[in-house]
Amino acid sequence: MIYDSACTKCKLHRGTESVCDPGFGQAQADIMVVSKMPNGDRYQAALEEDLAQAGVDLGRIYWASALKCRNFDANASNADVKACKPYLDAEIEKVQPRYILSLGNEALLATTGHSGITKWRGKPVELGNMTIFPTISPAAVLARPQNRPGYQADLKFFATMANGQQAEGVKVITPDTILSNDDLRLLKVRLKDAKLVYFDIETNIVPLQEFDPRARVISMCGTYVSASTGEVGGFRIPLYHPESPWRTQWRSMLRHVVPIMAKIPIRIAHNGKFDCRWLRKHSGVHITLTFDTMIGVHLLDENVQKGLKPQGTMRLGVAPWGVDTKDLLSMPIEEVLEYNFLDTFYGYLIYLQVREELIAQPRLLRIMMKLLMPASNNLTTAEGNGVWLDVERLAERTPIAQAKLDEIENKVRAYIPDPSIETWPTNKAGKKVEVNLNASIFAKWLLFDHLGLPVLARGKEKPDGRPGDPSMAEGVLLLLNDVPKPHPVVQTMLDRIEWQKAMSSFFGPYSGLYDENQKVHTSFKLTGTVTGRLSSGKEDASKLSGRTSSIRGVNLQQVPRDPFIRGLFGASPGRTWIEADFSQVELRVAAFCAKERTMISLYQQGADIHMVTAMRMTGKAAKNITKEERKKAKPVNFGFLYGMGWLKFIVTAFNNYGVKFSEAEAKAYRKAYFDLYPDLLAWHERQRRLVHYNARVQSPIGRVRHLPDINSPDPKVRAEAERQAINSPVQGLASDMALAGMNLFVERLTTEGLSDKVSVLGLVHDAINIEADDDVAGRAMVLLKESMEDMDNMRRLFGLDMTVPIVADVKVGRHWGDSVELTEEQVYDFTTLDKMGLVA
DNA sequence: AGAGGTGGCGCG
DNA sequence: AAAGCGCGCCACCTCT
Repeated sequence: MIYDSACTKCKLHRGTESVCDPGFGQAQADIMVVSKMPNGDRYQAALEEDLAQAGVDLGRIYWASALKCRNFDANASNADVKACKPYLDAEIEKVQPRYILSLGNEALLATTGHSGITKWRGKPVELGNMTIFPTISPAAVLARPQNRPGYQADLKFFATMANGQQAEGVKVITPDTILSNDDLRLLKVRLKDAKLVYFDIETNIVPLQEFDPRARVISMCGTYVSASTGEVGGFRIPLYHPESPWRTQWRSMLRHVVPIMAKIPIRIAHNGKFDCRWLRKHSGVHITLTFDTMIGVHLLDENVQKGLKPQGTMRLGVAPWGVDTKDLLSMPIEEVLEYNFLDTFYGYLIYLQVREELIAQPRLLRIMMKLLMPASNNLTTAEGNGVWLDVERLAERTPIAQAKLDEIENKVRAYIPDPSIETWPTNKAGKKVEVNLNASIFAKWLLFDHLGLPVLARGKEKPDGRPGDPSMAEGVLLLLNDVPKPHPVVQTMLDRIEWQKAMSSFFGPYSGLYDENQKVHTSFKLTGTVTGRLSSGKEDASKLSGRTSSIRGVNLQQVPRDPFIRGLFGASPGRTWIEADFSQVELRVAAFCAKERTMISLYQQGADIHMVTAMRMTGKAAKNITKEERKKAKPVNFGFLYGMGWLKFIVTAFNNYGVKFSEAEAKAYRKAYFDLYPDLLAWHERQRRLVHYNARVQSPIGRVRHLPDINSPDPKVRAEAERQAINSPVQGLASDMALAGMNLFVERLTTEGLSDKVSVLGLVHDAINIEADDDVAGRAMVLLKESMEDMDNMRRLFGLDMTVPIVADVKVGRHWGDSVELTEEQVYDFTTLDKMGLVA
């Protein structure tokens, strides 16, 4: 007897009649499906339909669950899952399944011992004779329809695996392995004849990426198509691997092969920016890509998992290959090469599919070929060049920041009692906790227990229903300070936040991130956001095999505006820093999308909408509005524009202005905003209708945001999708305009022969940073401004008829943080930089 | 010790 | 009735 209807091993038996429900199905099933709890009838029927549709034979299934008690009131913890596990183990022992489908985090934990379904989904786990395949739970799909495509793809893959089918139409070719000079000669002949190559490299993992002195390329593989015969071939080159014949000559090998690859007409990779950067650094040749499968996949559906392996399983039905590559150098070379080659061969097959799908959607294809591929190539160069870090300033300023932090912390220490005090907080183990002024158990005890400050906000409620911990966020501290006689510790803690953040997030990391040329490098992702914006940070872990914790890289899009920190970055010696920001670009694009007559006319007159809002917020005349007040108008404009309600407006107004609005006043203010810009509400309504009808929206140039959550049963989830439908086309177009501006700028540099004298450093959403040799900086800033403002370019590329003027403001200087904004006249005046003393 | 989840905050 | 959007990183806590 493996079940016990009197079981009391965990809390779930309380409050339910349904204790320890047995599983059911074929006694000798070779497939077991494990849900979180015993399924209800409707849920079971839906699941069966999903599985049948994916091709799973229902007659082969035994249905089981991680938790045997059907109890929706109790929030199951991992401990509950563990307590219930013996029942499931007994079922597995009895049924002896060959394949287990684990649905959701609880089932994942019960069957594999792992936690984190988003990480483990789609990855088969071998356990003895069984293969356990985790995916998300049908409940998660129901709540968020966005999850459905991935869920269906997982089920399909599971069916393929359980049915023992070879993936249809996938027959891996036999590649050539390059082990001798004769092999190399033959490879060169073949590559010179190729019309297409899909390539991939494996590298060791080093903190500074390709610039680290320890950086090595371990192998390079490719799949190519012969121009003369049309046949598909493959090559595998072992490089810096202990078993490789080219171990000591790996760079020289690259210098033989990469220049030939760079001349093949069609050059493809998956997230190829990475490969191109490494190859550029170590062979000296920059391969410009003509297609990138990761970008293509993302453009077709921004919600899908875009790694090569998930794509391989979803699109090709092949099993994930080469998992667990912790240390490629100690793996047998054959395994490394097989894995590396499969990346290129499957990648090539994915390319064929993605290409067809894009051809069927010409607007997306155009964005891909005319915007994103050039951008990818330009960003490859930017990432490789890096941004100069003023190491001298860093050395000066780090101790200043640290001293400031120490000074503040000493002030707080005056309020800390002797640790012998009875109430001193303890951890779970009963040990007294250390003094820690971050948002820790200790700090919360100090403020809210020991010093008796009122708890104004709490974090999320605990899983077991206990209230969340007191919040000591900045906003809460501000409220605590907003009383007649605030406790002095509050202001001190407020001062501390800024310096703590500065030390931990900026001064600390920067000191270990620069290469021998004082350059810091980021990795921009063209596929990092759902709207089309770039994300910036460290290299994607999936590109590197090994200890991901040592991957490093700076996020250039979150450097504080404070010149004390932003001023750590600058133009490299002999060069000038130039930054051009689109002025209020999202508001302009929104005015364009909404056809908002008042906004458009304001912009055509050269007005400033943030200023208009600031005047209304403060009741002052334009000439009396301070820079700070104008800055504070931004969140109000963006908030209302994208659907902020009156409640959040009250919070925003208080945090930014210290102005308290009543509910009625806030509602009236919001109404006044939409009365001023009457076309906005109609536009909101239009976007809502569109997304309800299509479950997707498009930007004016055709970039798509899929919003399947619009069909969620949860009204909050639906409302979220509606707001995203309003925001996405705006954010997406603004971002694509910045990419187009960068591309055009780089083209013009080439035309004017300035490529070696000017470098793009990166994008910060609506800003482009460059550095230019001092003698051409004046020309560079004009070119940059003109390229960004060139809406004829957008018309040529995408047929866009931008009816709102687009303006880019230019700043120049030696450093990022202390560059000075120029007037339009100054930008076009060739004596400006001379007058500013910026010409050497 | 490492991983996941959450809160908080940097940027646009 | 009520509702900003988009990111990445750090620190902490909990759990294994």
